[in-house]
Amino acid sequence: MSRTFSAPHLVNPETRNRVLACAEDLGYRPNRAARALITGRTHNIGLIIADIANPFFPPLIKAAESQARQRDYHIFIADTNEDPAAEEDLVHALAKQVDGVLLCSPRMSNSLIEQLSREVPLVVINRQVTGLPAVVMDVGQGARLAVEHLTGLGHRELALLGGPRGSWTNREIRRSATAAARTADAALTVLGPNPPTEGGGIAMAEQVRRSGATAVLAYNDLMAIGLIEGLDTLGLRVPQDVSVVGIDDIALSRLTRPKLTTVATPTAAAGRTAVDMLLQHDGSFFARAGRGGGRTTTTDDRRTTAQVTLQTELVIRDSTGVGPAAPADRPGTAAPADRPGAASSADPGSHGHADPGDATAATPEVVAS
Amino acid sequence: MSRTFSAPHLVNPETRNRVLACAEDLGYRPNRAARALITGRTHNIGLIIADIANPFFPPLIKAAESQARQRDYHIFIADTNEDPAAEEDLVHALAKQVDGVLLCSPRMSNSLIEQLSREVPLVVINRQVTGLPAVVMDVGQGARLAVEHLTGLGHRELALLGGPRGSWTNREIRRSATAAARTADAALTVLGPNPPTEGGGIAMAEQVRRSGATAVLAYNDLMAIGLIEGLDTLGLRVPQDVSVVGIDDIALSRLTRPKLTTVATPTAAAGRTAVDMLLQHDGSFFARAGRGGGRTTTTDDRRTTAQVTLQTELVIRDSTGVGPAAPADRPGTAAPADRPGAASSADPGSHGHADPGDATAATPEVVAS
DNA sequence: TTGAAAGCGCTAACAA
DNA sequence: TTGTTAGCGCTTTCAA
Repeated sequence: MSRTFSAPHLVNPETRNRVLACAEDLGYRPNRAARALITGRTHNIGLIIADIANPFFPPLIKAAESQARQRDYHIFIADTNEDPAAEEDLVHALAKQVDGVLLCSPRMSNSLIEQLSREVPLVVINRQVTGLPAVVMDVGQGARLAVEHLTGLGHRELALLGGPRGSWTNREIRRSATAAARTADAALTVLGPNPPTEGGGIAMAEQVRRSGATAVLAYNDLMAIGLIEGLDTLGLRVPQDVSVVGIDDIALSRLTRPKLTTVATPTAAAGRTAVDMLLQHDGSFFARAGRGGGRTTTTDDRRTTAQVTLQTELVIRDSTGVGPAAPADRPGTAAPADRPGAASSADPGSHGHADPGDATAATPEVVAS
Repeated sequence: MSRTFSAPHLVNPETRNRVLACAEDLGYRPNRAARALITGRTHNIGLIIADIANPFFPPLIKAAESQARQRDYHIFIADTNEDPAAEEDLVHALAKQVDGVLLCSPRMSNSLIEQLSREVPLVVINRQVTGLPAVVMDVGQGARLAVEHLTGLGHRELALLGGPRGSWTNREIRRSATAAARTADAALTVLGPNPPTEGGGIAMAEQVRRSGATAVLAYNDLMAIGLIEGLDTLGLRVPQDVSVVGIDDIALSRLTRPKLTTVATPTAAAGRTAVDMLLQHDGSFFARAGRGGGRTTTTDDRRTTAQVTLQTELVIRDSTGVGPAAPADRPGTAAPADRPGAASSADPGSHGHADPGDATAATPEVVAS
């Protein structure tokens, strides 16, 4: 009696118990795929990721999986290797097996995404596509905080280590960093595009030196760490000679020497939120006709395609120090212990905070001498 | 005409083309779930992971996904948060939706795993269960190489930072390290069990110091990195005062200062191999009756339950240096540049190698002065 | 070589 | 409240 599972309240408690007991005995478990065939709801979600091995993604994947399972959904994962063609194939291949797809793929064109969204409900992560639900992290705000932190420390010559061409995130960072530098009356040189990897950072060390910048904001932590390594090879010390700020706050950032000052993006929250948005939409707007007339994806035009923006935070660690134009009442020798922490009132614009998740760290994140 | 897709050779080329053209027009794609209902093969694989965010796993996940997709399979991913109960639930929940499950879960009991394997084909990773296909990395061999490397450098007092209780990997490492230390006539103190995290390493720094060991092998890189951090806080320098070796060679290991000497485990190869083993078994031994008599999992007793062991390698970087009993013809001051690299003939037992995957690194992995 | 029909495990609609 | 039936999209068998 299938009703015991699908509509338990409509069944006589006694009958239900008998069925349940029997099912227990036989080890019976409903076949979700068969159920999906008629209900049109698979209870599966697709998660398409540009590069699983990029340390930025695992926390997002973990959070999405956890949230999905809590709502009785399973996650299909797929890695596109940053290849847009693979992304499209994947969406097609998964379409019939999932109730929706979370798309974390910077490379695909907006128009293609819109087209795919007619085949299967989509939530895009870290980019914005008109008419589609999206969850983005406010890297623009983060970049602004980073620039304000650096100019507040007395840096006047900044560089931005750009990420890959065509990345939504990269555009946001660039736009916002440029604006913030202008406001603070500092110069900002944009270097790039670059591959968003450690190697990309290492390779740019020489150009950073030539640019004359005393402070650098990198597209992500991996590049920042690579840059620090490259600068080290050139004999430039961080933060004494050059300050470096990353973006993402991957786990790695607090394990390098010096510990990286970086813009923390809430990746876990993004994963959870994306799942919630998908399921919310799936429940109301994208419901499929279970029977009669085949599979109809009702893409209601009045749907509220919420675009959630998650806040970012500046985490100040050890890779940033005072610059040449530091206020006179501070020591000019950019020794790490001398630099003002963002938590001090002297630097109101930075919104910095000691990293709360680092209870085991041996040294405090923000050193206010 | 479904035959066009399932048995193209049995169909008139002209008809086939007409069907194909039509399908193209309509954007038709076969529904794999419906197909699975009758064929009994879902073309899905479950991948159950203890902790996705642990940097050890993403390369494995990525490789497994890539290999699976190449063979036209999709991957369900699930994170158990190191919780054995979750592992069992997950296997049950996924059983009907997959053709097999890759189990990367150190916590479950052997008997439970055997029981679950009657419900769905299983391949276990990094442990051995009699009668079940498994792919393990030879951490025993790796631990031996590490101990030989350390004793070759003149260390006589070693410590082993153990991992979690009940871990198969942990037992292997312990067994092998103990044997290797005995052979080399060195003392080895086992400290633990510990959580396999950075925090676990930090917390043990004090005990390591008290143990008097001049060289430490850690259960994994995360712990090794934590230990280095903890030792640093205590004023002990690595490798000058204490040598530290990790296990896994996670990406992070070459980005810390000092770069970590570690036992590289072939995680990507493990992911690929596990998929191959599952599909091989699935094709021959675990084929399900498609029709008549319901779903019968033919668990042939004569099945070849191959247990593949993948070799590990010692990667010598900067966290190991000469110890107190170093041969007289070498400088006794354990400055990094002075220590003999494994590549030198003076240290035949270590099998060390310069890391091949690190083409962009600014400094060579093995410094032979 | 092709069409027709049965049925995989399940749910939804309709009767009883 | 429960039994019965049709049919989700597909493959497989059997006839034509």
